[in-house]
Amino acid sequence: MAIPDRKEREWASREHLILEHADDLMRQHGYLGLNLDHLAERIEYSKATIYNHFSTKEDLLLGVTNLHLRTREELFSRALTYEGLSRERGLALGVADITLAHVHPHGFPLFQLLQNPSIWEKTSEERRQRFGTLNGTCMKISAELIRQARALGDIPDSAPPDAQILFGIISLSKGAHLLAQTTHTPFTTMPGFPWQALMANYHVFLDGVGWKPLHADFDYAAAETRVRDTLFSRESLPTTTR
Amino acid sequence: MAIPDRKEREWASREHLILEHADDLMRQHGYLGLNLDHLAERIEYSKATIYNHFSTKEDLLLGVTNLHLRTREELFSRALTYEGLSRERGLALGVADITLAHVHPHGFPLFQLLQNPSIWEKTSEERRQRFGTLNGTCMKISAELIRQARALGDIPDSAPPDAQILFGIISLSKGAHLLAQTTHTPFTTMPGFPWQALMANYHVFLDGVGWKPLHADFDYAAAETRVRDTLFSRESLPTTTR
DNA sequence: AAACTTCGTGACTCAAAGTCATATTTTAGA
DNA sequence: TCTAAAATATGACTTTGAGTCACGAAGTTT
Repeated sequence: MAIPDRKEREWASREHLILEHADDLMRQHGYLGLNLDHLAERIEYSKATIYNHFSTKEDLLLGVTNLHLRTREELFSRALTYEGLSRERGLALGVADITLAHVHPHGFPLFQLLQNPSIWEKTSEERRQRFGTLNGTCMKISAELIRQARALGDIPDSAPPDAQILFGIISLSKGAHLLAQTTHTPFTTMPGFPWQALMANYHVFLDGVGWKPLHADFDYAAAETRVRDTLFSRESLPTTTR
Repeated sequence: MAIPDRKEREWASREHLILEHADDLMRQHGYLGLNLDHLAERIEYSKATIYNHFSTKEDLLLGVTNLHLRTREELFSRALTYEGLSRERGLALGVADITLAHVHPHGFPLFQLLQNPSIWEKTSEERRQRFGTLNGTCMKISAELIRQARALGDIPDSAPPDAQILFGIISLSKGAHLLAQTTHTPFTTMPGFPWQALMANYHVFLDGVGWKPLHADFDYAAAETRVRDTLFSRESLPTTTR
């Protein structure tokens, strides 16, 4: 029996090589500007080799996005471990999301393209599965926090169902990312656009939910600074509180 | 002097013909599935004629989106005329948005593709202007309502700035549309997904803002029914209140 | 060392966006 | 009514880039 392990590692590392360079090229030229001939040249393998790993260009896009999702999962997990009030942990998740937007600003446009049915269709089942798992984990982390808060009595019984609260928070986030990406919104001149405003809107929404302590009863600006220092000091930290 | 008017009308009507058929084809196959050779065949003009009207395929996409924005503008204007409390008019705007999602469910994916920088870049300056105007009008209608509510004292002075409130509402809407479009979210099984949940979240957010009367103090379900009957009975009306 | 499997690749095909010189129609002037 | 000029429709073309495949090299098994 041979050493199939080494082969497997070589395969994985080549796939990683492709993904890293594809990511880098898309950062510069966007998905539509990514040329597979150029990518092949850059990684010093032929285009056909790329197609040994990925069924279509769209599948490659999904591969890159899954890489980003791994990072997201990592940051989200870290946020959930934050010691403090339940709503502070919610804040930490928000900070994680915004931090990611700074580390990989090109990540959202790619993610967003994937949502388009005609692109999604062309991806491989295998990688869709992986996407579902990774994305599901991130969702579950957030859902878990809401469950905790409810159990602790920080979210009143009169509040909407957990799923709807989660839906609202994710909507606020995705919507802000969408608007952040466009250069032609009236919002670009708004002070605090987009991340400080998003943070503020998280608080408006959570106050609406009744998640205690309410914004007026707690120094969340200080809490946010502490979260950044404690959890995300390694990642370059944008300040949204000023 | 000849009749340049007729020529102009012919030109406009041909442009409309192109846009209508492009819209129809994209409804069926999406933007990426739209083939300009097929479109040319269908309208019984050559492809080059299409390029007399639109500089690129992306420009054509923007043309179709502008058509949809006209409808949006129309419905939003109608919503703003609604007689009632300021927050009821806000509700009417929300209903308008959701109604549009039912009339043109394919509109958002197209809009969303346009947000991608590498697509936006390839559109013509002329049509970008038009987009800015149309989109700006819709924004201004919403902004105007918030201003009114503030003036009436329905929004407390302690609430966040108008622009931030608007940003929050738009974020909620865009985010929900984004999630509504994907078949692979955990949310698809949530009761009331997506429009009823969006409506509920509008109320959570507006309660957070402090926009009176609060959800607990008013029968907004009844108000919503009345809005639908009064303003949007012509458009096929989805029920979100049940 | 022969048979067999795995994997990389150059050279191809194919689809579709975009261009342009030419033909055709329309308008303006006499 | 005829002619010159302007506008515009189009068939045939170019170009770009995604995706395929037969073949050969390298490695594995018996």
